Amino acid sequence: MSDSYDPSEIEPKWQRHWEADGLYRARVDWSRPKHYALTMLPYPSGDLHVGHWFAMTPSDARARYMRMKGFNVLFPMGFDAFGLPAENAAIARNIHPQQWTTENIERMRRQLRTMGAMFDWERETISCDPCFYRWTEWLFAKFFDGGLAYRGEARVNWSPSLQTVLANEQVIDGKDERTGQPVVQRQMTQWFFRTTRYAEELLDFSKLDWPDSVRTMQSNWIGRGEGASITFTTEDGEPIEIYTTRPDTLWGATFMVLAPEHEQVERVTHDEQRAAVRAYREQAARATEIERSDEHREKTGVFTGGHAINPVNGERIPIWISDYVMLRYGTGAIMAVPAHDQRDFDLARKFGLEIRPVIQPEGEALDGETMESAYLGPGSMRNSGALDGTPATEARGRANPAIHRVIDWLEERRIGKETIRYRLRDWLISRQRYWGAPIPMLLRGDGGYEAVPPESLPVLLPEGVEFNPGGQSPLKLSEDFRWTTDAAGDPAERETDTMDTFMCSSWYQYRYLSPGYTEAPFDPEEAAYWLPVDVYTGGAEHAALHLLYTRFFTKAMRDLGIFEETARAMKRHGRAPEGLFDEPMLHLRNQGQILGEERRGDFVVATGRRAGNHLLADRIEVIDAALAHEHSGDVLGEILRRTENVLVVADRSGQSVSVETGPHTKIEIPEIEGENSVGQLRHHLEIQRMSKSKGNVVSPDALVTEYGADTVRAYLMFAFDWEKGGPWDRQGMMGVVRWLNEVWDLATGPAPAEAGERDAERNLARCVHRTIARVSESLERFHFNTAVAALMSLRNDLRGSLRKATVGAEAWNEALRMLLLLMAPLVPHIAEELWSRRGLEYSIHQQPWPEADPALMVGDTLTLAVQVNGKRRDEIEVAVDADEDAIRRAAMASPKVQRHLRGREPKRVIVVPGRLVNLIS
RNA sequence: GCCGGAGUGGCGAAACUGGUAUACGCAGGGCCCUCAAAAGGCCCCGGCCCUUGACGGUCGUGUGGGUUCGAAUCCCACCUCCGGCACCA
Repeated sequence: MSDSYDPSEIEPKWQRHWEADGLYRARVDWSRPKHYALTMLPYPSGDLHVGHWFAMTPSDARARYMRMKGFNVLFPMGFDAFGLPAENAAIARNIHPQQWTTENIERMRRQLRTMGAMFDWERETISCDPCFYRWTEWLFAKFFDGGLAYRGEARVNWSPSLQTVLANEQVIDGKDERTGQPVVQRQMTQWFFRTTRYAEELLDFSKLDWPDSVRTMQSNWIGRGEGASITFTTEDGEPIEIYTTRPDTLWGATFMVLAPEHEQVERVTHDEQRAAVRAYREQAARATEIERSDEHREKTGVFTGGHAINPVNGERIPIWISDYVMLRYGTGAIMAVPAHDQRDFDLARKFGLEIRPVIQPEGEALDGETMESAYLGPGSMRNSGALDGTPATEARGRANPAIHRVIDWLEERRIGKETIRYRLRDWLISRQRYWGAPIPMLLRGDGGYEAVPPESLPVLLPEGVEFNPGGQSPLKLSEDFRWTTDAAGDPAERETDTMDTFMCSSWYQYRYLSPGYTEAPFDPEEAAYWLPVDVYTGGAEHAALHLLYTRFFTKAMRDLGIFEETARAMKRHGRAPEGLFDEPMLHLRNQGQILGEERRGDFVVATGRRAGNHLLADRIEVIDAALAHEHSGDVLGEILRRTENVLVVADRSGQSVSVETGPHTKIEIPEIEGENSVGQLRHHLEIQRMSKSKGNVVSPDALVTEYGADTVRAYLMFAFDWEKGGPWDRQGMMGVVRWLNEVWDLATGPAPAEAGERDAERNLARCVHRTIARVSESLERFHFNTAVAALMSLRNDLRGSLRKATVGAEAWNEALRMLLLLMAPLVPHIAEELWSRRGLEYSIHQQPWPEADPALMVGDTLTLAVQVNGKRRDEIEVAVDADEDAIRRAAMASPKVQRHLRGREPKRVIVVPGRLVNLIS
């Protein structure tokens, strides 16, 4: 019983034991409260990263805590297995994406198991599995039938060299991230989901406990704007609709601007301007989105020759086109009010257009001729006919009295109407790729689209296809796949685009409920019990896209009646379904990111031929930086970077010198025996994201081999603020190693033989119960670091009381039992092993969580700080139930207090129960 | 530029809702054990001042103000860093 702690022996043993017992199988049990804990499913990229451990093991600890608190916990795991890397790997290595993905999943599944997490593997789902994507397709078809999916035009990033569409993330500075070839914008017809239909509801977070940052990010993304749409008229009497959030400045509109792509441009343009307009439109079409949105770029634009009538005052104003007006927002046409909009101002100044102020600030006269920038502040309306004098504030929408009055005025005259616009765009879900769920749509001979009927799903990805780097999606080339028949039996063409992988992650939380279910996406009986997700954890990088899409999905599914069966099942079990399908996840917490560890580069002295900031080295030696003064050479300093055979060294002169090595350069690294090479020189690593190319990746597998899973789990929880993350630091690990070793020794060592002293035992129980309270609260709030800290403190208390030998066996055993229970969620293997060695009933993970007893948490006396005029001067010991008067007398009795009072009576005494007493003189 | 979040010892960090700032740990220093090393044990560890030492004093949570008996915490202004958005009419 006294052998030492060996995680490599106990961890696999308990993992096998738990699995064989089905300890973490989550089964519907209406007699117990449920808790659905979900952590974002990983992409099977190959190897598990410390980031996965940092995200998942604390989530696991909390799920385990909830389980011990009496909840029936579902904590599933799966793989988000469709996506581009698999297809790229297929192209690069000529293996099928399925094979690449399957191999990666197998490896990652093994690695995931070493965490010792309570994943219910029988609920595992893999999004590229036909029994999963059948339902992704089914949902698409439902959305189509429900009017939520439609065909629309969109500009996409088209790579002419690859003949394919690229995702935004693949385009850097207008070039293909991988090949460096230019990317152009191309208009294509594709499938969209009507996310905008839910814009207003998506802005409502009242049912959610989500971080503020995510809520504001989503709100900004949706970008609600209150304003008015107003119809202007061309000289030919053709209406042009504009949208503005500043209808109060309508009388200051001195020209109009249309987006270059606006469909009315052609008709508005006069012949003498036609050539200039055409040239401008072509140039705008060629420019990439990034070039167009470069803020520092000077405004450009062209006059069309046409004019429009401003409906509020009948004025005739010129119509321009400019690329700062975008087709996709509003109506793609604006009224330009240069006096009160900086962009309009810039264009007006450049081309000498009139600037007419219509909002007059108090005590200051604006002059369009001399203004240096647009005026955006408050004032009152002027030059605005009947509405002159109306006060204008800086508020947006109807909250601004000027806007409020103008909208009413416009509506009365039927010139315009109040309009709410959103920045949010509909979700483009088409991808011209192979490795995704096929879009289950057929193009009929008559040009109409119909969904593949449910009984014909899934539309399977064809197997024997060829992947060639220059080609289109292999689906387009697969004739067998492409040609089929429609519902009427006539020839039809299959859609060859596949779906965005965000589709899969928008509903996977429902598939976990019943991964093998064949009647529907999920089994209503399971869903009735488990839904909605109670706690969702994952990275903050998904704040805007994934988390918005999955909210949209749930709302759309609700409105399409997909939860109706579930609602009926709920009612049968006495659970009220109202409002339970409005949001997918009630509680969201984001963890931070683990960054690479900072490392000093080797300190070197180099000699050779120097020319300016360049040295052709004959000899490079690694030396101790502290002894640098003993060395001399042409360059002396730390290696900052190394690219192939060129080193960048921070020379003592303060300059960075590039040191080039050749085949004859002699390299000496005292720590490494034998002949040394450039590759062995270590360069400085900054704190930044881990990546293979930077050489700063920390492998969880290696850490588990060296320290054990429990130690890695506990260290990740202890060393960082979970919601913040931070740079990895290998040294800190030792604190956790010592903690677990000492707990091991305490729990396997002999219990005290002597009878205990009452006070000492009482004191130990107080420590235990305070720890229960602290750990519970910490886990409740996702503060894993303080949970570990509290348990380390309890270890210190136990050590102290063992040394003093003042505690009897019974009290000692009880304290240890509590310690193990509190440790169980964080470090499940060692807790189980010690629990078993102490002869307690299997499994520790099925024990109830201990309750802190408030009566045991306080002693007979307590220590109060004594302040004089707010400064701490002494402390006093008083009975727990001492009244204010007694506390005051005790405080006054202190000589230190007397000295600071200098004999005066305090004018006022403030007693904060249990904390301090403050004497004001 | 706009919107979020954060600045606390040498380092990671703690401090519930305004109530003893720096818990817990790392690193560092001193001592003990040991033939020695590893491991381990005990003690010290924010700055400055007074002092042989102790007792003590004083400053101190990015900066400057404010509210309060009392501020890391609340308010105002500013600085820095991180994240997001970015010509959105």
